[in-house]
Amino acid sequence: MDKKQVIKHLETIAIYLELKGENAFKISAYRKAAQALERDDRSLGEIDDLGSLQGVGKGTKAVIEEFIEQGKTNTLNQLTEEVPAGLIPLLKLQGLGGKKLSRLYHELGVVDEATLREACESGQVEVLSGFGKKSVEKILKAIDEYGSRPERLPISSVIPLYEVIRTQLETTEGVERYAISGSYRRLREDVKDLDFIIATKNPEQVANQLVQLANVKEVVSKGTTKVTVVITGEWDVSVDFRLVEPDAFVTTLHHFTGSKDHNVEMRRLAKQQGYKISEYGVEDSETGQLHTFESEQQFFEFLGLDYIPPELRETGEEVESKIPELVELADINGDLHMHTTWSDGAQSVEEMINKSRSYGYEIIAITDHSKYLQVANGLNETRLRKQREVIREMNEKYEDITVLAGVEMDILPNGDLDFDNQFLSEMDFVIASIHSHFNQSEEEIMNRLEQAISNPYVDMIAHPTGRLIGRRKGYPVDLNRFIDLAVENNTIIELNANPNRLDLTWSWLRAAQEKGATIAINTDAHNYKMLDDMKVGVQAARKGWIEKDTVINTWSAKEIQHFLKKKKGELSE
DNA sequence: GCCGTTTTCGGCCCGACTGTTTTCAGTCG
Repeated sequence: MDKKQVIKHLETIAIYLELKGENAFKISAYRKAAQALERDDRSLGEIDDLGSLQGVGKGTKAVIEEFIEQGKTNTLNQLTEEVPAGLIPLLKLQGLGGKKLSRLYHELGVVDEATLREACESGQVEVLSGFGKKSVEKILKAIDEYGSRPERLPISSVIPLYEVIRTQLETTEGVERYAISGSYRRLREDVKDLDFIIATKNPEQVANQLVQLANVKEVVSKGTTKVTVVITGEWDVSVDFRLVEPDAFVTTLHHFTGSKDHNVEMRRLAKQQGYKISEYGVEDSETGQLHTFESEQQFFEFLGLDYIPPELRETGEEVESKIPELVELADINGDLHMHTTWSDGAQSVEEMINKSRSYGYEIIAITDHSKYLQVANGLNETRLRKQREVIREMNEKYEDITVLAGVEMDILPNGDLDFDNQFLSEMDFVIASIHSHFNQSEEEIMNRLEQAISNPYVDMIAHPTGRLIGRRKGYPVDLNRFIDLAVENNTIIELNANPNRLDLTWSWLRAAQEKGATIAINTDAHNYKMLDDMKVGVQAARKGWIEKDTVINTWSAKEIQHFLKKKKGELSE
């Protein structure tokens, strides 16, 4: 029994209560209890008294204990008898919340999508008080649209759209300031829509231009405070623009950056201090005076807080936590994973070096695929030795950058490595990674990873879980054990900066840092453009509360080489 | 159901929008 299961159980109870039409505060009490567990660093076993957690009281404590003991609870059992399970997915339909759904169930016997559609089409819904013709239209439209697009889109699929809109906003007349907000700004791995905040003194002028942005398929709403459009591309993406007075820009940006939990915490804290936060500013509850700000820094400072970077604004725990000095893009001094035309990359060794120099990097590793990966034109020992010659020449030619002769070596299905130790000892930098047999058991996968991690010539494990956000789950890894092994063996853990991967993910990065792991943020670039993914990678690291010193590619070339030598045991302590 | 530097009752984050009403509930972010 782990904490995640308990949290899920409590949240399920909340959903059922919602549908049953229970008191809203009772519902949120279950959600708060779940959150309290999530926010606590300790595992279930380490928490002596559940009741001591803020948000867990007599009732929820009993439920949690029952669940731990029995694996089920009377509370939920009873609820599932009272509320049809088919209602739950209907909560996802736009415009339908717990209360309306509950009425549809109790008064019309709606229990699932089919009965809901039937009730709408037969005219039963529109005569219900509180519903009308428009509600029915909206519900039917929501049913039709549901599932035509994934509920949330992987961040990688909306980054290009963001860039396109950003460019257009630069030249939109009447825009004084603008910024992206929402889960995109917090760098969630997937997002539902894009939210832009625009400061303007002339909202009508701006709104008129917004509805004419490139590829607008539908104008959902157009007012002087908000414009919503659907833009077509790979997917249809809903884009909100909030038009605000310049004075309110910062508090509106904060408000719509969220997360919801973060905002709740901020407001609770402000209230304690005698203030009321809204998107328009911070209001003194007594005098009614409204404070506005030039920057988010000032806003947080006003409430006596350190600046909280958007990436950290998730659970609300960040509000009263000490905020560490997070790694920044400017700290990055190198990139230790990239490919060239020798395997499946688009650019030559020298081209990748030159591009890396333009980023001001002091050190990079050229790491083409190894021979096992034939589809990627993987290199055998002979070709790697040849490539090493080229790299040696490059190191002579360019004095401002150190180029490590590396390899991204496959970990074979049986746990063997693609090269023997004798050969590996010739390499400057050895990455090991899994590219095959993703469907093995956790035991088999862990055996493969362990063989690699514990090999003294393996410096780093790349994209540890192999996942592709929204597309592929990855192979089963016991990440706690993986991190422990990496720490024990001084093996670097990669944060793969490719926005399709972001692997290891932020929550586990945080755990890795706490256990003392060394992390590298690498682009795994297969062409020029992908070297730019470092930006996203750094943001993902920040989301995992990662500090500069944890990240090996913020170190100097000398320090990195020292680390690598020490790992191979060439240097004594 | 939870909680207390307005403490055992009475509140629990805030505001816009929509669609339904004729002053407001529900939903959403």
